[in-house]
Amino acid sequence: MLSKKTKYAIKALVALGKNIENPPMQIVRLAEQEMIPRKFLEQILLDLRNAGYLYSKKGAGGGYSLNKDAKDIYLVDILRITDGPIAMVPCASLKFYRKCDECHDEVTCGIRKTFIDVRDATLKILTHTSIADVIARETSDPLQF
Amino acid sequence: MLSKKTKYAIKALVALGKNIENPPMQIVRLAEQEMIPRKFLEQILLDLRNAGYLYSKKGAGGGYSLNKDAKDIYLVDILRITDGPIAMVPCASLKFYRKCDECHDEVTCGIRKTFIDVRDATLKILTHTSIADVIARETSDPLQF
DNA sequence: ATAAATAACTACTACTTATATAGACTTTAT
DNA sequence: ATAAAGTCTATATAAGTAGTAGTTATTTAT
Repeated sequence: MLSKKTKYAIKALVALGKNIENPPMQIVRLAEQEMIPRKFLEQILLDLRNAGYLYSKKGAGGGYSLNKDAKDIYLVDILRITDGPIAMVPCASLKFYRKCDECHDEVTCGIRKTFIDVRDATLKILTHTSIADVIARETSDPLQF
Repeated sequence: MLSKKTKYAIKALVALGKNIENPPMQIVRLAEQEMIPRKFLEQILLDLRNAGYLYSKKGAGGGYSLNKDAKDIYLVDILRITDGPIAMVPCASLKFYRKCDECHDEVTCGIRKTFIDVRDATLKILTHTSIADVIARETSDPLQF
């Protein structure tokens, strides 16, 4: 399951992606608008910023805005920042590989291949879905899906 | 990430699936052989039994064995018993549907469709991978994969 | 009939991770 | 100088996962 952190991150990015008129947007405003606990959101935005997805400005008139075009921010990248691995077992993870505790011999592990396939199928979707896509789906006629 | 419970469940089913010579197999033996905490395994086996996947017999000479052919026990079913939903968001779950806390309008939710796609891609694999497949992969030449 | 072997069931404890909060510090605009 | 923001680190709380304990029920062997 996606953590709340990830859901909040996506919501924040979507809100910032829509906020094209008058950036930057302050944490407090964003928190209120999206109903996210303020201090929790603060940490999440910081992570996204440190990963290069957000631009921030301190001081009066400061706030947050996207540091990339919404169409160049993919869900997979966000998930990896906030939740870590995409794979369901550490030994099948591309970016967060770890040996499974329970596994004595990875070479003959009967489930690894399956979960690598699951990971790849998941990646295929998440690497092609951007914040812009999410925004498009929010605002467009739901019947088209 | 898969829980240990799920990994232990798969290991137990695989072990029982291989144990065709002299069933039934006792919890204690299974726990030792697979290095699973005995009392924890006990609970897991009980769940699998109550879900119809295992047959059990009490008393001397009793123990556990598969209640179905290993080729008819699919990973997806095991995951659902031990970990619950396959989907990454509750609102995209087929068998454990729940409204997302953070979601105010599911119809215009921008991520739901994506995570339904992810779920379907995952299901496609997990509904076609059986305990028999896992056993086959364990014992066969790893290079074929 | 009794004892021994085994699973069934329930309750509880410990540990870990996720979620949320607090407060002091830094930068910028006016 | 002051106020308005973000930055950073530490801590508290809640929830979930993993594991343990003990008691009961059933079956088999003698």
